[in-house]
Amino acid sequence: MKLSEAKAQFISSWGAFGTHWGINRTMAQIHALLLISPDPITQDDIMEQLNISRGNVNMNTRDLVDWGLVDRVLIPGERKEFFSAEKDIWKVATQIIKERKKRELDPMLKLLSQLEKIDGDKKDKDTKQFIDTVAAIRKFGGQADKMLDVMIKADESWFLGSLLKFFK
Amino acid sequence: MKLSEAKAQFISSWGAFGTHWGINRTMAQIHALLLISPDPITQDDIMEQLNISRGNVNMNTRDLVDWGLVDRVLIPGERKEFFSAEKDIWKVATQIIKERKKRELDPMLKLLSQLEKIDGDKKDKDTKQFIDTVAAIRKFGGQADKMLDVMIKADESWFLGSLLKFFK
DNA sequence: ACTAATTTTCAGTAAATTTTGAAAATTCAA
DNA sequence: TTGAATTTTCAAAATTTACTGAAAATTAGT
Repeated sequence: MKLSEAKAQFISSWGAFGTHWGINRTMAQIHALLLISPDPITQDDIMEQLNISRGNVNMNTRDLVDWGLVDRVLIPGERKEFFSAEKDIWKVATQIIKERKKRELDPMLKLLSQLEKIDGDKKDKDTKQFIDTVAAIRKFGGQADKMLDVMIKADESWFLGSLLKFFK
Repeated sequence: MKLSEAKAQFISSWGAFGTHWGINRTMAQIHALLLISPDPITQDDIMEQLNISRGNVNMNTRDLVDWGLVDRVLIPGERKEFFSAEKDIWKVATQIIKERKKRELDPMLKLLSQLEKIDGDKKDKDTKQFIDTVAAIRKFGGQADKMLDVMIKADESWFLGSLLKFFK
């Protein structure tokens, strides 16, 4: 397989993969392109490589920067703005976990703890099932939350090394 | 807050939550409804409670069954078919992890290992960056894969208990 | 301060996904 | 075996989400 072919394949698959994880296809493709680019590239480079509009590139690069996955880079002597992706995959994963936790898990846990406080007779079957379910999900979510906090703070080799050894 | 209000809130939020995880809104809502239903319910019950069409209920319950999150239940003396959700949240999470691993992670790892085999000069900057990136992602994915296997096999209390103690 | 290069915005359009509903298929009791 | 009850299918419609492109805003060199 040739490099150009493999690149296309990688970008396309990474895009499809992204859609299963709540990330839009184009954003994931831009991220993939940046991951395999040894040097920072411009909006125009991205437009050209992925055949998408300037507006689209602009919006999605902005999102990638907001997610902390991509940096704007200023190159001395260049008028244009360049983009560069964090290449350390552990940092990428950590950053994604951190953001999703903040954007999704934390608000969900907050909501669940409110829903537990409904007024109603616990002897009523429906009420009981509701409270039990919400409590169980909240408890589980709380544990996941703690676990993710540890992961976010942990150093790569220490964390994976220890975890794998622990479970061997 | 009243039970009916809390139920509506829970179903709606669970649906919104689902969309961030590549699950469609209705499927997640049906799942939520089943989670808080103490007894199995029918297609018609779901149609009525969520105000959606028969076809929609049918397709999404089928998907939920495929995902292993919901069971078809036969109630003696009843003509209609009933649905019931697995209520143990740990089992739900495990099942989701298992399915997503199978549907997404495993194929991605397979693809990555093929992409590493491109022919080209490793001294070329682009080629080197491509190979390095793909290799790093594959390595990371492989570790995640192993970790998830352990989680899937692990017993709830043992796993979470041990893990949390370990990281305390 | 002017102006050319570049980036950003966003209304309109296009594409993708989800939902409907009615017809077809299936099931099962009599 | 019939037919009423129930489930399934799927083409078309509705909805949601993503993309374009040109105008507006911003930036930076002279």
